[in-house]
Amino acid sequence: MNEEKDTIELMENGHSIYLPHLSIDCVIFGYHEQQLKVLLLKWKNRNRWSLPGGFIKNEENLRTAASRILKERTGLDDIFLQQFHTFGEPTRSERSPEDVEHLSSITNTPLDMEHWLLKRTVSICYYAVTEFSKVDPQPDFLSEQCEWQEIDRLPELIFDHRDMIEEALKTLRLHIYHQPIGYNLLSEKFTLPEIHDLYETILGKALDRRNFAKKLLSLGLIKKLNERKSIGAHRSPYLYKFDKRKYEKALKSGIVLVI
Amino acid sequence: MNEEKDTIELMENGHSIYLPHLSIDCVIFGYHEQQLKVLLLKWKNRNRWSLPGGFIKNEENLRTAASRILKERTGLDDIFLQQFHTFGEPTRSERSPEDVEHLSSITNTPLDMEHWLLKRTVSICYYAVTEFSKVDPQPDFLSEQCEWQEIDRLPELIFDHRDMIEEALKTLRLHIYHQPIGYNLLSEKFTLPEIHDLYETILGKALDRRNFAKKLLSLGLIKKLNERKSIGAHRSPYLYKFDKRKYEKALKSGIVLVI
DNA sequence: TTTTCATTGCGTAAAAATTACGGAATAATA
DNA sequence: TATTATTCCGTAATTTTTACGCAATGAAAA
Repeated sequence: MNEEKDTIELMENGHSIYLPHLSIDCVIFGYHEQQLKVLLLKWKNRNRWSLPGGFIKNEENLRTAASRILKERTGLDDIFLQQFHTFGEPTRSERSPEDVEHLSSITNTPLDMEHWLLKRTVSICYYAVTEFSKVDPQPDFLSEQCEWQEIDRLPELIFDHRDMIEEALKTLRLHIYHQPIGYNLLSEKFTLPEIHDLYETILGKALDRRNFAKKLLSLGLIKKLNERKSIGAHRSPYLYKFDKRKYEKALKSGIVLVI
Repeated sequence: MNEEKDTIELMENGHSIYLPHLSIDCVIFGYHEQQLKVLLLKWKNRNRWSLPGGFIKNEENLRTAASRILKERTGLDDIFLQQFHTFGEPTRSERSPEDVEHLSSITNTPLDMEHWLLKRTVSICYYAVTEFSKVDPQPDFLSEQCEWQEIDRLPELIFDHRDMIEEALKTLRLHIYHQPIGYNLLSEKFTLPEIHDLYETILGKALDRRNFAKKLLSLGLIKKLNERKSIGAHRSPYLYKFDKRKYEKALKSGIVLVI
């Protein structure tokens, strides 16, 4: 990350590189220690956090822009991502004089009220799900930290980013039935208790573990492996993996994976 | 509709009234004679059709803009509408020299390639559902007709508007289980066969009419009226209406109205 | 070595929902 | 009066969901 170069590109040339008035924000979900987490950035010299985001280059596809932004923060290609809502309150990106001063100071750029970055911005939002352990969080030049935060204990967020996370979670809960959420959040090999915990965490409610397992196995989308996972002073659970072909076929045909 | 005034407002002053690079397109569903229909506009002097759409005023909320656009085409306030996808292929709004010439001629405005209307535009899309009979279709100054078209027999559409309709229909099919679709598409009073036909049409598959009726009645969301609808040489079906309070309560609580 | 504890695997059974389908009631027409 | 076709109001078999039990297991404690 070349901070000086990025700063100039955004602050001074951004108005001709990027589509004005439009941005992209990403809600990146990960799952770790039975907690749904979301990747956030902490602004330099501020106790304010934000979602990973950025702008759309003039000749860039929306999805390509979202993927690029994701790659920059996570180090990963080909993350599963879905557009879920476009936020556009006229005042959503307004900054107080203090905020403007702060932005000016961390970018070493004088800002007047006509600067393209201070204009009204409509944000096209995507959610992404990926394996927690594969992510290598990378702050951008405006931030000092890029970290996973628990969905139930979010820090103070800028603009409408908290609303974005809430809307993304609602969408995730609906999509869990016909999008490859579990498939992308879990390791390639997982146990029944692990996928059970994941669904309980996402749906925010208790599911009977015996009925859940029975139903999931009856769908025929996962395969039991000849491997068990040692978990200490208890019976070692079997490992499973998704039958990729059957799973993708089911998704394509729109079969509702109701649990 | 004052054509000259609207033309000047859009073509000459639009760049300062509206947010550039952003538009709104609406997929308006109606239901008539057991057919799902969508409201379309036919361009002047052209056999090309488009969805109702428009731009967002600088201080206008996205949803407010969508409502305004809907009102202008349908004459109705408070139509049920939901944002469903933002389309933004870089080339989606490109026009051939022929198309530019055509636009110039129907607006009596010379257009050079720097005109704000010819720039790349990202479109925020909404679907709406409303009672077919209440709509008073109104073409805008670029169009000579505003008409309902059957979802299964669409005319030639500009840009990615066919994709928009397909995506809207997919969303409608998912939303039918937890959004007031039937409630907004049917008359206040309807019969069991009418709502059964509506669901079959939207879902695109046969539903057993005896099981459908039984299930719908078991949800407790509709009330049988002391009225029947004479349909000629057959037994007159009873009329029903939604129990508004129970229905809204069910929607709020997220009860899935699975049929 | 035996016992304890807590998790996982593999069920059983009752309740609820879904699915398939029949025939009486009805109303205009022949 | 008989015919036709639609609606109403079912019954019953099948499937799914829900609730829950207990044996197998494995590390740690006694």
